[in-house]
Parts: sequence; C-alpha cells; structure tokens
Amino acid sequence: MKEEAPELYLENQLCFPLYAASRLTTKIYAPYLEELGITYPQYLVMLTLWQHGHQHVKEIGERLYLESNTLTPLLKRLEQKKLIRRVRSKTDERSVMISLTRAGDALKDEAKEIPGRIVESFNDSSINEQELSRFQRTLFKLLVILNKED
Amino acid sequence: MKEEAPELYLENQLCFPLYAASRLTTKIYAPYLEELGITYPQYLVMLTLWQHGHQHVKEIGERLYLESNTLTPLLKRLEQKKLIRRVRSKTDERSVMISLTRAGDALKDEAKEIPGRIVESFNDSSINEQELSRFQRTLFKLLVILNKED
DNA sequence: ATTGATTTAATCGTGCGCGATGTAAATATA
DNA sequence: TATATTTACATCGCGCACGATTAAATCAAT
Repeated sequence: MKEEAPELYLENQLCFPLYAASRLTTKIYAPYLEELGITYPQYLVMLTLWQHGHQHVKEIGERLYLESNTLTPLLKRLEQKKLIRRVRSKTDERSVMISLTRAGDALKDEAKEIPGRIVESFNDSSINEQELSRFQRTLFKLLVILNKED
Repeated sequence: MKEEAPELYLENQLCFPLYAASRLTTKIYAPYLEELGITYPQYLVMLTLWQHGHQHVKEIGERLYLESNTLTPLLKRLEQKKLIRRVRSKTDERSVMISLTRAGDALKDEAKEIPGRIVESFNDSSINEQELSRFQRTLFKLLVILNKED
C-alpha cells in the first residue's frame, strides 16, 4: 500500500472516533431503553423533560442541538406512546409546549437505574474515573467550540 | 423544578456529549465534503480505501464498525458516483471486493486539504494541542472498551 | 458425500438527522 | 396602519444506522 497522506489515516482523525464512540455508546444503552420502550434520541428528550420540566420545542432543540425537522416527528412518536403532551401555546400560537404525562413522569423512576448500570459496565476497564471525568470535561469544551463554528 | 435524580441530568452523562459532538463535527465537515460530492460516512469509507487499498466489505465494516445493512447501499451509491468498483470474489463468492476507480483514487488529492482546514478552525479556541491529543487517546481507548462490551 | 453450522452480503422496515422549503403567527419598521 | 422581517414549527426528500431476516457459499465433521 502507498504510504502517503498520513493526515488521511483513520487513526489520525478526531472525527472518526467520535462518530464510532457515539454509535457504540448508543448501542450500549439500547437494551436498557428497550425495556422503557423508547429509542436513544427519545431518551434524550425525556431527560430534558425530567430535568427541566415542560418546555417549548425550541428549548428542547437548543439543549439537544436538534431542530424541528428532527424533533417534530420524534415528539409525535413520544405522544403516541402517551409519554408526553403537545399543546400549542395560547399566548404565542407559533410555539408548541411539550409536557410530561403521568406515565412519562413515572418512567423516570425506571430510567434512574440506567446510568448506574452503564457505569458498572465500565468497571475493570482500562479507563479510571479521573481519566473519564477529564475526558468528559474536554468533551463539553469541544461541544461549545463546535457549536460556535458555524 | 424537582431537584431529584441528578444522575439523569444531561450534563452528568457521557452519552449525550458524545452524541452531540459527533453530529456537530460531521456538520463541520459537510461543506468540504460537498465539494467532493460525498457524505461523511462515504468519506470514511474512502479514507479506509485510500489508506488500505482494495478490501472486502467485511474488512471495511470491521474498520468502521458498520455492517452490510449500512454498507451495501452506501457502497452502491459510491459505485454510482464512479468512485469505487464492487466485484464479487471469484475464490469466495460470498464476499465482495471493493476497489477504487481512477476517479476514486484521484479524489484523495482533493481530500488531503480537508484535515488541515478543519484543524485551522480550532485555532484560537480554548483547546490546545496537548489537550486535544490526550482527548483523542482516551477516545480510542473508549472505543476499544465499548467494542468489547457486547 | 451428506448433513449441519458458520460466514458473507443483501434486503426490509423503522427511526433518526438534516438541508431545503413552506406556513402561519408575531414582531419590527416605515 | 400597512408592509416587511423574523420566529416557531411542520413538511419533504435523502442518506444513514441498525435489528431482524434471508440466501448463498463455504467449512466442519462425520
């Protein structure tokens, strides 16, 4: 094989490991989320609702870096599952308020188990807690930068 | 708002920043890749071909952590763009060999510009090179672990 | 040589992501 | 007040991801 262009090697890119790690992480969550009957992006929406309560589509989008073309159909699916309500605001009819149903709120108690079970699966791995937390800090810094980029 | 269940806060999760950073990174690449006429996952396939030469679908999948249900249609699109060839192996008719066309190989020279232009966009950001390389190392470690998980 | 298991791609259905565009409401401006 | 601009969400089309399944080729073990 030619030895040129090492700047194009997979190992030398930042983009690829991020992409792969994100997908593999999602896969780790999948079996737990299946118990809750929701997908990973739906789980993220539920997280913001559990944490911050009812909010407009706009706000959810800002927190998750998603726009209406992704959120609208996703939210409709959550509505079909009776986990959330979508109500168009009376005061500003452009915006739609998303709130938890009783079932949606109750799901939180089941979801609470998940983070712990995930962390467990990292025990006896070659990454210790300090490295993981440093990693997470850089990740959030990166997020801020990436978000400024365009 | 209720203050319970901080383990469910977005900020305390590893999964979310990975997911968001991956998507935002892909977005940074998008305009450069549009010049090449390919998408980001297609770019990853091209990277493996430029680096390792012709290989079976299986091998590409192992490198990118993707399976045939994703790769087959993607590779057909690259074939339509005349960047690769798909030839079923004579010696083992189960497997399909993917190789670069002349145009596919030539595209590498244009692609070479991209990593540099991406890195530039990180200059005068709050992340220095050391932090970035440490981050990348942890990322690959994480990748190995995540891959063992199931 | 025959049977059974494994391997490699392909196919199908569902759910994202996201660029582009549309629509109606709200707000700013003349 | 009339008009222009902005905002919030919805719609459409395309390309992934991925679980589940299928089909064909190969391998393993009798």
